[in-house]
Amino acid sequence: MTRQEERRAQTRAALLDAGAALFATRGIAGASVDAIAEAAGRTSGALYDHFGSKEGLLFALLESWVDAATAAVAAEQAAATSLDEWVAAMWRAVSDPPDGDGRWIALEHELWSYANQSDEARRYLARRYAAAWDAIDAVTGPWVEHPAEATRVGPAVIALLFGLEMMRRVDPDVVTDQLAVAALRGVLAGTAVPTT
Amino acid sequence: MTRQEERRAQTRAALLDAGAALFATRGIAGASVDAIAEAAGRTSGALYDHFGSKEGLLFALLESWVDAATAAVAAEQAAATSLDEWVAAMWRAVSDPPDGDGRWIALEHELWSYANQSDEARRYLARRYAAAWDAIDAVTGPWVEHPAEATRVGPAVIALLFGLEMMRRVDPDVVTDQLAVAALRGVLAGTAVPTT
DNA sequence: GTCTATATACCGATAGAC
DNA sequence: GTCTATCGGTATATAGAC
Repeated sequence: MTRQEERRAQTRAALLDAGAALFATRGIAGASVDAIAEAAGRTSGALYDHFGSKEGLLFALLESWVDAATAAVAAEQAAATSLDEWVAAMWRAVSDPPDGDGRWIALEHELWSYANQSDEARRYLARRYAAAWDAIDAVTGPWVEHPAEATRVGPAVIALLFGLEMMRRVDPDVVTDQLAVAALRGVLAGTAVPTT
Repeated sequence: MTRQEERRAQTRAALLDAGAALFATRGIAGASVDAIAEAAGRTSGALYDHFGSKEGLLFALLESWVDAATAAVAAEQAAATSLDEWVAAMWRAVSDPPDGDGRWIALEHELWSYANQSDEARRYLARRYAAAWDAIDAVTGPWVEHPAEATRVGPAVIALLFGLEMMRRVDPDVVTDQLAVAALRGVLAGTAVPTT
């Protein structure tokens, strides 16, 4: 990689990082292009050169997460040797993400709000969640059997995980690990039949 | 009521209605005071006179919902004669609100996003959800017994209801009534002990 | 690639007439 | 109470120098 390419990659990474931080704290509408560029140690011209627009930066940011998140889920899946272990690991991944701080949930809410205004954001959301549902269905396959009726565990599990994380944000004490795991087990038992 | 007071009440109602519509479609940051006032057939001066600021309108709006929502839940509670009936009624109230269109969920997301930036909004959210948890705990009291361990059904049920409605927004077909009821029953069974 | 400078437009809020 | 007019500030995006 030439020095030019290195510098370019650094600029791109810095802009993505600054965008994530500012979108989460000030909101997508509230974070100005100038503020993001300044936080990255660059100017607005650099952002437009790399991503074309503020929305371009947003989607590049989301794309980079999908890779990280799917990798994390795959790792959890490989480590778990029972359904209970898997449920606990899944909740840990959501409640204490390896990413570090809890800014991902703030950004997720921003994205949901933004989906009300942007068709492209809504389509993106639909694609991403459909993939997550499939992943949950696949990973629970060895342990549960889907009943004949049209119920899927994937959407129900993702719904509960997201909802529990929201409740935890309102009051961290009320959603204990024990409560989360018990609720998740309950949803699995309610929407699928254990095979063992 | 004098004609002056009537006119004032009409203006207030029109501003609240316009605010709900525009906050939901354009976001709290994206809905300008002028646009809200114009949609209500008034000018920005009227809004500042009634609510003091854009945030003032937002909180007045939320306050008016709490009354409507708690009344709706109380009605559902009175009509249900079994836990299954109650679960189904609860899901109906969320998925097909009497209010009409589905703009309440859009506004709820806006509020969650806004809570990242406003302490007052965060406190409001905490108060409102704590009340909702208590209401669920109370209404399920006749049918389930809370175990000795520190698990509560309220936060888990609200979490799942909210999460399911989000999933339904991504793909309306994937969250069938059957799936929602099965998942809710599962969460109740997982976090509490039936008394009957 | 990154900068400065700038075009163009809209924002929330206020003042004062009526 | 509601209006018009307006202030001061900030937004996204572009043009062109380097």
